[in-house]
Amino acid sequence: MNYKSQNGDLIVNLPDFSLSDTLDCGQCFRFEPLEDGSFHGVAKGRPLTVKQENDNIIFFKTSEQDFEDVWLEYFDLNTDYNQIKEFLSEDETIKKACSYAGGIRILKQDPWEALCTFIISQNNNIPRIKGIVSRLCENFGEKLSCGCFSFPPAEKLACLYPEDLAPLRSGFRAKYIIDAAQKIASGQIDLPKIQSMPIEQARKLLMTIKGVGPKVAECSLLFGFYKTEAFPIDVWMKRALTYYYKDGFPEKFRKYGGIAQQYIFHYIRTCKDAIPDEYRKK
DNA sequence: AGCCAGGGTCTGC
DNA sequence: GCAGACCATGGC
Repeated sequence: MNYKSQNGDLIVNLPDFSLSDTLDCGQCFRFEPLEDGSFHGVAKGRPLTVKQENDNIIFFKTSEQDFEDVWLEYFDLNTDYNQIKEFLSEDETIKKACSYAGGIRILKQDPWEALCTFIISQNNNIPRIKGIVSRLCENFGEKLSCGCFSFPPAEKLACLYPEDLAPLRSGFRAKYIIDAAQKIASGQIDLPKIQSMPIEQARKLLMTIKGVGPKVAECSLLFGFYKTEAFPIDVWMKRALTYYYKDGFPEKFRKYGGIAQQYIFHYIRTCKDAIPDEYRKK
């Protein structure tokens, strides 16, 4: 991976990366495609417009400083995914998923934002999750220079009541969002501590939040804390497990199970040939 | 109209 | 420990 500045933009040469798959595979909910093929969104309180042209990723109006301080880490660009993919491809199913969706990287999202958005994700679909998250930011985030909004900190939501979240139309999830915000803002759950905690302990602690069960906890750990062994199982992964892994997901690949899971998740959701139709229902 | 969505809680056995 | 009702909302 190498990069250079050009006319105020930052250009990264990065083979085997898919920007659209990475931003649109259901791991984050804050980037939207624009008409020219680029994506616009906000992460870590900063707006970004970014576009892929062949093997180049163009970070518009981004200095080397900003790139190195923020986006290099956010897009996990210092990790050698080829090595991981090579290891995971010893498994035939993951190999297939890799060749289809291997351009995905696990984004290093803000822990609070990942936790909160995956609380919203429960029993919900991705387009509507995006809508609710967007309204959450518009109503309670800070307006940025681009006219878009940052993700509201837990402290901002901790003092609200469920009815205050009515504009989000998040339904029964409103009370969960507020309970999470209160536990984070009060320090009852210390997010930086979770980062360095044994994963089993982190799971249990996260699940003391109302609305956080096993699946949301795993998503939080994988996408908000970069725990690559976290393995979220939703309805799609259940289908994959019953079809491909009748004896369970192989222990050998657990270390990178979360990354494999993301390849498989994107593969079976969007590739019509991945699993037979009868496995798509129930 | 009914089913489904990156599920979880609560109740009853 | 486990099944089943229920939970809001919107797209198909």
